[in-house]
Amino acid sequence: MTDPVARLTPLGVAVLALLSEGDMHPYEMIRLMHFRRDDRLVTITNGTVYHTVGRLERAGLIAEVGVDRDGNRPERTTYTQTDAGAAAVLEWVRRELPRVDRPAEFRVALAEVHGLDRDEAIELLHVRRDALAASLGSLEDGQGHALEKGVPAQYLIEIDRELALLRAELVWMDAVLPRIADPDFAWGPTPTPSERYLAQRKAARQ
Amino acid sequence: MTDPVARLTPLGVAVLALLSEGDMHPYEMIRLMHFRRDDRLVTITNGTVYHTVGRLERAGLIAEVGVDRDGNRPERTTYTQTDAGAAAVLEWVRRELPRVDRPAEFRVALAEVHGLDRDEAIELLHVRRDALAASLGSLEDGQGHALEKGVPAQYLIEIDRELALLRAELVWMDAVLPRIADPDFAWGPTPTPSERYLAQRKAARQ
DNA sequence: AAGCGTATAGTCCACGTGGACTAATCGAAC
DNA sequence: GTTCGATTAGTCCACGTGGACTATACGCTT
Repeated sequence: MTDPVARLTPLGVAVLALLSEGDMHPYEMIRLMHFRRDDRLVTITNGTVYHTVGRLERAGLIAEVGVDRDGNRPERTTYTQTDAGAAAVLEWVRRELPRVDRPAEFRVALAEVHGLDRDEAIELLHVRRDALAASLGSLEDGQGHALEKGVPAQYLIEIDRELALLRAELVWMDAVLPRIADPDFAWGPTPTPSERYLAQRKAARQ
Repeated sequence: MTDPVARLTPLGVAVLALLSEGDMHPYEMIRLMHFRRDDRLVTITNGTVYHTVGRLERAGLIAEVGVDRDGNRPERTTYTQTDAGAAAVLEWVRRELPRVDRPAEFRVALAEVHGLDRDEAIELLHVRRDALAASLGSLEDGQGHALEKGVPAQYLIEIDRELALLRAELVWMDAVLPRIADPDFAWGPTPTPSERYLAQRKAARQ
């Protein structure tokens, strides 16, 4: 019931993801998330971020590491990610990645999919791909029935758009799954700069 | 500040839209919305629907028309749409239709676009089309900068999907706008069954 | 006729959201 | 040198959400 993973919000996952890159205080998270345009994925306001940080701490997913002070500025509480926090993000991604309802959650999960093993990511995305195909089918059925019943087309514009976007997403998935599966597609921990340099040279030769 | 249109939620709009088809009690709205799969667009639970109906009434957008009782079942309060309610839906659609942030609101607005004049709908959708193109451009820039800086592709999967969906939506818009503008595309109040019959014969001849 | 599941109709409440607000400090212009 | 705006850092609260819960009635089985 009080499973901490189930209670994670998209913003909570984003905060945990930030802290996996290093300790930080809430205000710095807000600036960094805005700089990275994370507000594409979650709405970032002071209210929610501070509140979310408080919840994550009470859940034991992050912990205070000290109150520091810069000049005469207000003191800032810095947080760090706990082992439970790191595990919770991965578990949350595993839960949300295959789902086709909850598009907002899926986008955040996809943005954090790099934390999973390549094989696991592919498998979960494949489940989602099939679920997408199924919901496309049922939406097509719904459109067909509506047209048969003589529902005027002006009432079906939103369904038409939904069909177009579903088909586009299927096309994208069928393109991206083989791409990820390709061993040439980088996966795993971020390469060091020198590894990145070698990878670039390799890519340039081809 | 306390503009009733600004305070409308997607579910509120959906409720108002239902009431434009006839008076109804909340429980019937819930059943009808589930039957029509309106839960694709808004989450429908008892809690939110009853609460939303209460808010709409306090805002003067709907009004009680009587408490009726069916057999020995609990009594039901039936609501009707006020003129202010009908106007509020249209105003809300005008506000949300051109926006590219808030995808959930846009879907509901698109589902109710049939209430607007054809020309107005086209104009608002055109504004959105251009805004979509602009945000596609800036996302492409963001992707370009990330690739230049050597960010590994595994971290850019979500952006890749977003680009694919944005492009698909632009394609859809560029197809649907001329379609709507075509005088052969039905618009305005729902045709009567006989008009619908004539339209079907006309369509069949072509 | 007793039991049981489902449909009907609605209430209640814990919680997350996000906008408004506070307050101090720094830099720049006048 | 003081006024003004922007930045830093965080608090507060009204409100909407959605899941849990209540209670009666209907229909079906045993």
